[in-house]
Formats: sequence, structure tokens, C-alpha cells
Amino acid sequence: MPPSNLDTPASGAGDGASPRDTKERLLDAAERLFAERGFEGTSMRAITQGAGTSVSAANYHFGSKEKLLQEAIRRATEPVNARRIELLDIAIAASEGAPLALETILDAYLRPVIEFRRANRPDEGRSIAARLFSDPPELIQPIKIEIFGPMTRRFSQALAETMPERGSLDIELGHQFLIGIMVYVISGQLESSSLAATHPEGVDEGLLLQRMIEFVAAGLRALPPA
Amino acid sequence: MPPSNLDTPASGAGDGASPRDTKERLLDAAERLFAERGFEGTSMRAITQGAGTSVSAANYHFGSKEKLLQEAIRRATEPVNARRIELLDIAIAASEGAPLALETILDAYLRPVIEFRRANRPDEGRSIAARLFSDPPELIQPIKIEIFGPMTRRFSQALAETMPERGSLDIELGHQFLIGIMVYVISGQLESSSLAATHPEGVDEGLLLQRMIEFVAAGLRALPPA
DNA sequence: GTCTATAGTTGGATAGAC
DNA sequence: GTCTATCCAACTATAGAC
Repeated sequence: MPPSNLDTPASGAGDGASPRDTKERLLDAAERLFAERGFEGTSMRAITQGAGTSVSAANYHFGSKEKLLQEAIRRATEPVNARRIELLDIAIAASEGAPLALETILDAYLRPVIEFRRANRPDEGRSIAARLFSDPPELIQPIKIEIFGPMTRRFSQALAETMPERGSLDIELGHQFLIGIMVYVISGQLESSSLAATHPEGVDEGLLLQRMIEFVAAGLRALPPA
Repeated sequence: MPPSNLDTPASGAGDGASPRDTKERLLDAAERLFAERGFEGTSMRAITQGAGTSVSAANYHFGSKEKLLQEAIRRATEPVNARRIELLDIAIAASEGAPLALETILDAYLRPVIEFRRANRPDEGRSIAARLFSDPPELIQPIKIEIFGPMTRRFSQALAETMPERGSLDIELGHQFLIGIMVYVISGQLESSSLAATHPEGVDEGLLLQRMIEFVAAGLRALPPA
């Protein structure tokens, strides 16, 4: 929005961090801290210290802590959902009218989650997207509706078309079970569970994606025909 | 622990609430509020107002906000886990050495969750147990280990014995997927999801239990033999 | 065992200089 | 656009009376 200045803005204590502009550094720190400790557990001071700037700079850019949370979630989730829809559209175009395989739909839904996670947060366990299910609903609901609503409807529709003999309640239930598994995984729970105790080497991401798809596909197929 | 007094203790502003003793009322209010808003989002003032008593009474009984959270989670989850193990033991005793059916194990795991939810929180959507996956790990981890560790090991073992041809990593993964679905459900997400939008009548609890068992059983059976 | 009152800290947000 | 300094509200925990 501002005329792109080739220099770093003015002065700023942002010398320790990367030289990207303050707004980006704030979003980075906010995403990391909100993901780890939630909205109420994270102070503006912690975020601005993490970004190497001041509380007033954050309020200048975002207006309030609540809007900063929403912007951080939006930035993290919008490209994932765009990619999901893109993969679904590609699959539909390739299918030439035939119903999609269940595994194809699930792959389009889950693969972008795993891949963006590796690309953007190579170290962190918990994604800020998981906070959509534990942070205060009044902050979270607008994002859910705006960013997730259209994508969710596309996948509900795709599932229903691929399993036309199932009731809509059962399909929605299965869809929700899929989301439950995904949220659990991106919450980093695998890393602090009995699985981590018995298998400290961790789980390969490709294998994890494959197992999630197999598991959910079988679960959905087990839903009774109406 | 104190000699059971037949009268209500002394005076107390607890006249609006039920006449049970202060400690119980505090745990009730804490369970409800921590479940809804999390540890950091809930103040001692809100809890003690909800219990019709004072902050100092709460600190007298529990020592700190953190211990109050841990006690509230313990009280809510211990009987559920005891019942799970009891159902598993009953099934094992009845099986006379034969491996248990997958559905029997899953029923023992999930049924107590659904039933205690209906019995104790007829109105509330979100269970405090769900906060085991979003509240600060340093508060939560001790409870997980103490209250959930033995129960989880029993069920991991039961799953492994019923599916001897599967690798332990895959069994643990499937176990974690089961937990993910259960956490999602007890977080009340079904009530604020696309499912609630399309099916505002809600889902019958018996049907929900049945569908969860079918879904997870099929998912587990889809795991590849080693 | 419970209260009122308060100590001591930390929080979000803003004013005003630069 | 960013800073320092500050306001004021809310928090946890405790002291001390009863």
C-alpha cells in the first residue's frame, strides 16, 4: 500500500532480526507466539519484543491485539486454502465429469496443510491455525466464516458428489472427523503424545499424509448407505 | 479430609448457588469457565464470582490458580478414565483369552466420554478435558501423565493385541487419530461447524458414538499389515 | 473457613516527540 | 513510521479481621 521504499524505513531497533519491514516481523512473531500460547496467553509486549519493535508500532499497524491475531491467522491460512481449492479444481478438470476418487479429494484437502507447514515453520510444532479451535470464538468466528467457509463448502460438496448414496448428515460427520484429525496433527499433539514416547524419531511427513488419507477414506466408506 | 460438618460451613455469599460446600462450587465454576475460555482467558475473579465466594477462599482451598485448574481437570477426567479401564477389563474378562473386537475396544474408550458428558454437563458444549490440548503444556503435562498415562497405555496394548499384524507405529498413529476425533467432538466443534449450519437439530449422542466407532474401526483396519 | 482490603505486578492502549 | 513514557484497568496473591 505505501509507495515501496527501497531503504529500510527509518531507524528501528530491528537490527537483530531480519531486515524485513516491521509489519512482516510483527506478523511473524505474532504467528509464532499466538500458535504456542494462544491469544490470552500472549502479550503485546512479548510479540513486539520478538519482532524487535515497540507496542505502539504494533498498534499503529494493526490497531489492536485482536486485529493482529486475525491478520496473523489470515496470512497463515489463506494461501493454504487457496491451494486446496486449486488442487480440487485441477482434479475436477482432469476427471472430465466422472466423480472424483475419495483419496483425491482428501489429498487436495490435506496435502497443502502438510506442505505449507514444512515450508513456513520448519521447527515449530503447533500451527496458529489450530487456535481456530481454542481461542475465543468471538475473535475466531469471523475468520472461520470468511477464510474457511467457501473452502469448506467446496469440499463438502465434493464429498457428497463422490459418495452420493450417503446421507448428508453422515457425510458432514465424516468431514468433521477429518477436520478433527487434521487439527490434532497441526496442533503438534503427535510430538507430545504416547507416539513420541515410543517412536522418538518422529513420523515422516509423506507417510503421515498417506496414513491420514487411508484412514479417513476407509472411515468415510464405512458410513452406512442411506 | 475435614470432619464432615452437617451444616453449611459458616456464612458465605453462596446463597444464590446450590448449597454445596465452597470447594465444590469453586470446582464447578472453574470447570465451566476454564472449559469455555481456557486457563489464561479465565480470571480468579470470574471463577469466584461464579461460585459465589471470594478469591481468598479459592486460594485457601487450592493455593493457586494453576492448582485449581489441575484439580478441576482431575475431578472431571479421573472417573471417565476409571470407567474406560473398567469397561476394558470387563470385555477382557468376558473374552476368555480371545482377542477383543476392535469395536469393543473403541466402545470402552469412547462411551464413557459421551455418557459423562451428558450426565455432568447437560448444557455446556466444550469439556474441560479439551483444554488438555490447548492450555499451557507446563500445567497440562503433569495431568496428562498422571491421569491419562496408564489408561492410554492400556488401550494401546489392547489395540496392538487385537491387530497383531500391524506395526506399532501405525497402531499408535491410528490411536492418535482416534484421540483427535474425540478431542474435536468434546471441544464442542460439532456445534459450531458447517454441520450445525446444515443440521441445526444436532446429532443424537447414541448415533454419534456409533459413527465414531464405525469410522475409527474402519480407519484402523485400513492400516497396512507390516 | 470466609471475608474485605490491598499490595504488587502486568496487561492493552495512547500521547506526543522525532 | 517508530520510539519513550505513561495512563489506567485488571490481574494474582496475601494480610489480617472475624
